[in-house]
Amino acid sequence: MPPAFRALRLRRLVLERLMRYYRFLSELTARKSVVAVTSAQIAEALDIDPTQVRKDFGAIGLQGMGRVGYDVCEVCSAIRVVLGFDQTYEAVLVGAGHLGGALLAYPAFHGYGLRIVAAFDNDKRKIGGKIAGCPIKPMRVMKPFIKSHLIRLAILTTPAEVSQKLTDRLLSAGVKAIWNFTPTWLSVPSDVLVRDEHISIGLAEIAHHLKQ
Amino acid sequence: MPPAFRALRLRRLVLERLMRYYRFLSELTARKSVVAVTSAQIAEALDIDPTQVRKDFGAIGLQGMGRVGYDVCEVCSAIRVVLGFDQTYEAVLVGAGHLGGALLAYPAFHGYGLRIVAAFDNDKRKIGGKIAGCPIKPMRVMKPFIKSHLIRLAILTTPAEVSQKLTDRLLSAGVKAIWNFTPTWLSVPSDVLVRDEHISIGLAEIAHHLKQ
DNA sequence: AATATATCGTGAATTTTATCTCATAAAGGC
DNA sequence: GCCTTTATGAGATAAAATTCACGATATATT
Repeated sequence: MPPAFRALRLRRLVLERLMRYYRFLSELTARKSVVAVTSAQIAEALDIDPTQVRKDFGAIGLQGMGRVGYDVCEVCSAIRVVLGFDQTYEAVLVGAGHLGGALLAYPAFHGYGLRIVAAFDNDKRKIGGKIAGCPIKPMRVMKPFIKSHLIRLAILTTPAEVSQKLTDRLLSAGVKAIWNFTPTWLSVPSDVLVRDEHISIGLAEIAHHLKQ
Repeated sequence: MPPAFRALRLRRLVLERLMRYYRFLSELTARKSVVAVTSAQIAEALDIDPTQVRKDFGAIGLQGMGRVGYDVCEVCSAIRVVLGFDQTYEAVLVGAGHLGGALLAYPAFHGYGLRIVAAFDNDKRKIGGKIAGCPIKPMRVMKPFIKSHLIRLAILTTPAEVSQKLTDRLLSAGVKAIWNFTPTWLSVPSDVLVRDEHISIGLAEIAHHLKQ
């Protein structure tokens, strides 16, 4: 495994935990007006070791107070900044099928700064229409659209057969991150991030468990 | 983190890699009639260390041949058995929204032994109809259906607010594994597996990368 | 048949990740 | 104001996962 990928994996576990802290604390503040939270409370709720929580918080520069814990708002905003949720990311979606439609309709994305501004598909019946308020455009205008709007993120929800071909087109248009929902391993330059969301991988764990 | 969860995490990484090997080798055989494959070839294609591949294969009892590599068919069928793809799992889907519909229409599941036999929803317009050939039934018949069909796996694609409540109902009906697509941490007994598929966690990695 | 070569298999070493322990500090009670 | 309680923070420790190194083995070549 090359160093770049190793460094990524290292960081990924932290990022994933940060996301869990963030969701938990957001819920917490939404319900009751909690000001402070301890690492033990978070650990208990998320089934994580308390030390781990403190280490993660320390890693993003958070400081707690003895006997009180951490300021909830402070933690939330620190995570928002570290994860980049304080900024807005315009993205395009490639492949407006069932899964694509589901993602377009996913309401939580707005809270994380993600805005899907256009979707591309080859299906003539979809082109010109909208899904969840997002316009569906023909594939052939994808590249100029991405270039003119300076889009850096693409969400890939096409059939697996065409995903590498479309990835190459996305790269040539200047995309710097691909959220890959197709069951394929994409080849990209090292400065481009591919986040794989292969749902069938989850099946491995499930099937194995059910088999006993 | 309790021992059970720790042991799970340990195993999970192996299971996920096994799934990747399986997909890669399936593709390989589909295209050209390759008989043998070396750990180095797999490692190269999947960006994994060759030793890791050999270790994983060894762990599931596979033996390679010096200078030749591994028999592709043998590897595939060993993985199928270990992951339980040689058996059929009947599952129910709870929450026939956008994401639920996307999963119902996902064709690859059949190849992994997963059969979604029914979906449950509260929307009267959907009840009685079908999505991708799967009948949509009212929530209130969920528990008796699961009990009478001895369903052990439920796929959860509901709004987050109701996911724990529905989980409790699923558990009382006898479900032993939950594939959780809702952005919630579910509380379940230790003999029940929850596989979380929180897509928003992927956003953390992406947003962080785009932020530079 | 002997040699060269490519690959597996495995135990050791390394790196990464998670947990334990305890000194330190802050808040609340007396 | 002093003592007790409770939580952080950091270094030590343990566990897990990955990579290295090398012997064993099977195939191809001469």
